[in-house]
Amino acid sequence: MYALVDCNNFFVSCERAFQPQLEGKPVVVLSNNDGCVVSRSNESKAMGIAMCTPFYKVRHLVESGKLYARSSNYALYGDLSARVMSILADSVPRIEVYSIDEAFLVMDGIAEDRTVEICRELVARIRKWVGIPVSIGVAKTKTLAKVASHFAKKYPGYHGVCMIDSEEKRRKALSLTPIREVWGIGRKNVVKMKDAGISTAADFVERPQPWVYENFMLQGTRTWNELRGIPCVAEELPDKRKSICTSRSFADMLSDRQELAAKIADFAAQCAGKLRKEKTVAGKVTVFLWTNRFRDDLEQYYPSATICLPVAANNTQEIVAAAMHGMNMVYRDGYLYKKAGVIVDDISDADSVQPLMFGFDMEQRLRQDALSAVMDQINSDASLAGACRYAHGGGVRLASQSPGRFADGIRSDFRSGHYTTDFQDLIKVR
DNA sequence: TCTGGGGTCCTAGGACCC
DNA sequence: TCTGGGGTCCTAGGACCC
Repeated sequence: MYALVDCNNFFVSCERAFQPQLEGKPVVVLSNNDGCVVSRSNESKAMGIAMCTPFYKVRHLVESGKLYARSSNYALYGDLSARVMSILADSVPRIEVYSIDEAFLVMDGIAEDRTVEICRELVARIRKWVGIPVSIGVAKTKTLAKVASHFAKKYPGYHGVCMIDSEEKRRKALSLTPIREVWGIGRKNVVKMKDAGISTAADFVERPQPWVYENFMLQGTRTWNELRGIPCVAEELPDKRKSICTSRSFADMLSDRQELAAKIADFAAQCAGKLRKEKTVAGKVTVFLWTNRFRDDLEQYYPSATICLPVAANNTQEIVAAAMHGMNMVYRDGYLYKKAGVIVDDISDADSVQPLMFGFDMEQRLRQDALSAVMDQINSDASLAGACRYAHGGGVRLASQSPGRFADGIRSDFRSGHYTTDFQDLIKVR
């Protein structure tokens, strides 16, 4: 059996954990740049605020005191997520962390008649120790566990845990589940399903397999099997990422080449840092620029350029240099850029790099790697990094990067404290 | 008019997820 | 005025090969 543990309204719950005055109130958490609503409390859902609503459409509710907004605070959410995951990991033989707020527990070796009881204990423990409410769905496949978790979340009678452990329950659950709520059925396929007369998960599983394959191919057939109780979704989730992306929207559109180049350098440096942290290297660096797609009155331009490195790297200098090259290839004067980013691809283990390449300057590579290592060391040392941060606003970095903090030029008007990771913020709470 | 057949590999783009 | 960010997987189709 799989148990899916899903944190309820996760970002909102994290904010509430340190601001109990938000309990019982309609709260939303906004995306980067305060752009959209990305997490809603039950109260704000009840007000009819949809996921991904642009913030400007509900700003008046915040200003009139009917809604509470917070800017996203990933340092806080990441830290609370790690605490939840560590409680889960200590409680069952194996867990697969699926996202910042979800994990699958593999319930091997746990008696089925004790499963619900064990899960209820977990719900209580996470609530008590971390302050985060969670729901748990249990079933034979991951897709059915997702279905079960929806019921656990929706109906208080389940006390946070719903288990689908019989044919009868499975059928009942599927007939009550709209097809759009099924894991793996997205917007496009919902339209196709509707056209084919399918509105619930039960309607879908009744269709013959050849028909499913013909219309929804491999992915659809997997979902179909999973809903019938036959596991098809891969067991192991890869532990290392295959691509890493750092991108941001800007509060104000940028047109200046130097300013944009400095942002690109920042994004590239972030990517390089993430690679080093995972002990991986990338063979490709992609730069992309976006104009403002919502401004019909402005010329649009969405270029991208990919640079292949001669030998995969993870030092800041090389990744930034490649990104600068890409930037120079695609940048055009006269456009107003709203968003930009850097993607590193073709990722492999750092210790598997093959340096024996004719004409490649290995000495230089070693010097650059050493420099990045020293920069990481300085930036992670509390006292040194503190001194740099206060002196310059963002630690040690390349001269091509922006002079200020990474987040400069990105809107975040409602940010709460970094309660669990910043001592000063913790003091404020106390 | 007619102009092979069969493979593999790579990439871009689409769909989906949270 | 104001509209997020970061991933994965699959597929079609092009390039290339013999």
